[in-house]
Amino acid sequence: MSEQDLPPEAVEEGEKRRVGPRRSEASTNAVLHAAYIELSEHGWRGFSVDRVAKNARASKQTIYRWWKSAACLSVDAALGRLAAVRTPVGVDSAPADVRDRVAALIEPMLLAVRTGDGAHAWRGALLAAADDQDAGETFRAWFSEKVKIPLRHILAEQALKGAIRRDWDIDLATELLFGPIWHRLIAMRGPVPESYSRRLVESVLKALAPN
Amino acid sequence: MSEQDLPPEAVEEGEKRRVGPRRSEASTNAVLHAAYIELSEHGWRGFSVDRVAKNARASKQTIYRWWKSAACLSVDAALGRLAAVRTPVGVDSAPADVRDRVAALIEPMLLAVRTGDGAHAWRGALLAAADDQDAGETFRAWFSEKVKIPLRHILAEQALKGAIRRDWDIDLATELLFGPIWHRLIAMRGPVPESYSRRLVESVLKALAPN
Amino acid sequence: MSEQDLPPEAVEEGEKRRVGPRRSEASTNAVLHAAYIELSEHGWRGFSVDRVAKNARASKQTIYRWWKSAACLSVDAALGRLAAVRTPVGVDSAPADVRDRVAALIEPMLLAVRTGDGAHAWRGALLAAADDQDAGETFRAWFSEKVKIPLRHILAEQALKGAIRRDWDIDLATELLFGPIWHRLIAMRGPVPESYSRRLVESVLKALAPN
Amino acid sequence: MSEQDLPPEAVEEGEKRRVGPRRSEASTNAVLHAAYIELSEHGWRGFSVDRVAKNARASKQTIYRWWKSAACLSVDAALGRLAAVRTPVGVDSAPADVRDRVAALIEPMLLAVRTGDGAHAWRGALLAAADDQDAGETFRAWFSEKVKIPLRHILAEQALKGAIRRDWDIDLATELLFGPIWHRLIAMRGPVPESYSRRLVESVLKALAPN
DNA sequence: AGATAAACGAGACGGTACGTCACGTCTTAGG
DNA sequence: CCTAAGACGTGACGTACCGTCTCGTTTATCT
Repeated sequence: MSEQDLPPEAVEEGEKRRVGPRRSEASTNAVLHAAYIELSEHGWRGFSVDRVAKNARASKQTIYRWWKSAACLSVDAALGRLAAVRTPVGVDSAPADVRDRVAALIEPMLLAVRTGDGAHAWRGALLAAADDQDAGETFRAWFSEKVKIPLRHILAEQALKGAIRRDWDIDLATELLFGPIWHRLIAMRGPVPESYSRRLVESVLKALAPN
Repeated sequence: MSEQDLPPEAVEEGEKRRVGPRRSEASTNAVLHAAYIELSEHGWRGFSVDRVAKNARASKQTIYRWWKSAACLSVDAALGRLAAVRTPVGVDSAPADVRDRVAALIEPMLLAVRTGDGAHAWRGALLAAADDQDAGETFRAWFSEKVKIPLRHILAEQALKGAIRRDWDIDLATELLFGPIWHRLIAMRGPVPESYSRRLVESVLKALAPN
Repeated sequence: MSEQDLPPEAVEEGEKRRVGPRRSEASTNAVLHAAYIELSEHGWRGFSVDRVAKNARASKQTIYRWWKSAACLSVDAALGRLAAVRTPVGVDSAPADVRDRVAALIEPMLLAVRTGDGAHAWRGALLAAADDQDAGETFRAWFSEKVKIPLRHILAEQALKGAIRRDWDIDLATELLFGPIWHRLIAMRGPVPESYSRRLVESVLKALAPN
Repeated sequence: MSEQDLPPEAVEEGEKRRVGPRRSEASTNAVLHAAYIELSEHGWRGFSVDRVAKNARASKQTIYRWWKSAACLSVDAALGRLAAVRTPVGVDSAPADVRDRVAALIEPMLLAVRTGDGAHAWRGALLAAADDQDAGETFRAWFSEKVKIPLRHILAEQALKGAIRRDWDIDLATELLFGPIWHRLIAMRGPVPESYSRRLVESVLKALAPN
């Protein structure tokens, strides 16, 4: 529950007790931080593992030992930043307004994107996830766990109450909720104002309303 | 009116009559075609101008002479494919159903994406547009002309008739309409069935309905 | 006799009367001048026909029409400069001292090399002549006519007078006379002082002396 | 004492113990060999680092890591060939005839030039040394060590014995000795017969004789 | 005077090579 | 056995030149 999400490679359960030193936490953090900076400064296509290694004072060997590819590293670096700002309030038990509960699903990312170079870095990471098979799966796993499943719970509950149409589709719902963010952020390079979250959630819920 | 959109460089009106050879149309087409194939086979990060040049039997100098960067070439290559399937019926004068008129804005891309390697190629081109400043502007210019402005006309008309809420926002509207496609296509790598268009348009119009 | 040496292409005798404009003298001169500058600024390996064309405001076509290669152009450009400073006094009839007559064979080049960027330009031209078959023949033809044959006359005369050994060898003689210049100029990049000519000639004549 | 001359980079004394792999000897040799072949086949202006890399199965990066430029590589490749044929007998202590001792200074190069494609390769290397600042210095350093200094010893000794003039000049002497070779080899592209060495040395010594 | 033809400037073209950067793998020495 | 350092073969980058070609203009001679 309080287990670290990243790096997931470090917690492979079948791992028999090994001799010698374990994975260096300092090195891992330095690499992730350098990768985040690299993404925000050079974008996805300009992302250089050499540069990350140099800036993190790590060897390339170390990077390739723990991450499958530059894309996986990029996604890890960005998702790691979300851990801090995640879900200040319990998602699945709170009796709060449905609007707030849905908004809580997108808020962490919107927040991350508004801080510092977040927009550039996140754009890079999402491009990496789109461009690369493995990184895409990491991203989709995260997305499923943190967005899709919680949203399904919320919507199922609302459907029972008759607040949304009975033939609701979780795919279309997530697309309506998340797609616009991506479009604005990635393609249009536009700002994401504070009010955006509220209006977006309202629109999505309306689209899903009965009749 | 029936003027070609690409290459835009060829129709600069201010260009005084030049001496010497003109831009080779054969070469241009070969490069665009090879770039499209390259995108679909190697994605955006794996896109190699060397390979495009070799496959198009063109020189790299020729490519860089007419396109600012690999990203610009990628976007051109993908957008060029849309020209063929565009707007079989007049968009702004047809008295057709509003659903059909909105659907006509997204259909060309959905169609392009469903044919052959379209999904891979388009994914690459959109990543290029997101990754690169110049390519992004080309894409956004196309998007504005072909999607945003027509949609604005349609929605303004609907607003007058009271069919959509009075405080409609063109940005949110385009995001709701286009974002989900992108999300499904690019991030989720999912298929885009025939029925998708209808359900998406319906949802968007519902989200924009009054009250 | 007073016929121009350059461009030799212009005086092909078999040329039947042609229609249209003749070779442009202005263009020829501009190209030769630009080539000379180019050699002195970029050396032989850095010699660029494109740059010569641009600086001479000539088209590359024009250059390739009149010169077989960059090397031939380089040699022409350097040899052309010698025409001006050549042999103010008749070589083969003057009753002057033999030392002066031999010195007169090397003086023009030494002079050319001491003026302005002459050393750099000449180095380039000689490298071109050494590197390229055709340019080498042009150079060797010039060398034979301007140095070897006159030297042979002088030495034959001296041999008759008993001033040099009877089994003198024109090849060794030219090599002893010209090689040191080249060595100093090209390989050692050293200066060629005023006194050099006299000491060199003296040494060569001594090497050829009887016994 | 028996230390290798090339690569000089490998023996920098100030180099503190480094971590990581060392310079690959196999790669170095392959590159030098390929460069020698390249010179003999394409001359100096046609020298292609790409081709050398390909033929040596080495990367261009590796070449540029250890050599400053194509010219430096060329000079190294040619000089490396001399190491094998050098000075079978001690130069400065042998009581041999002065003619033989002087001849020994030029023999290695003459020998190298007569074997296989030696003439072409050496021509290329000498042009490289003439064309390029850095390569020229490498060549001149070699020349000074292997030719000029030994010659100075010999001549000083001869001067003491009164066999050559008292005001002998080491520069003029080396030029008289080496220049003719270069002239014949490089500029005239002529052969260098066995007897050449003897006649050349004799001429030079005669030029330096007293009176 | 008009037609013909050659030379010219400009510059696009398919190529080759440049020198640099990045990839992912491998080698060494140190902790 | 992990780590930093970094050399290695591979290959792409974006630029510069190569020598050929295609334009449209200008100039000289021949009908």
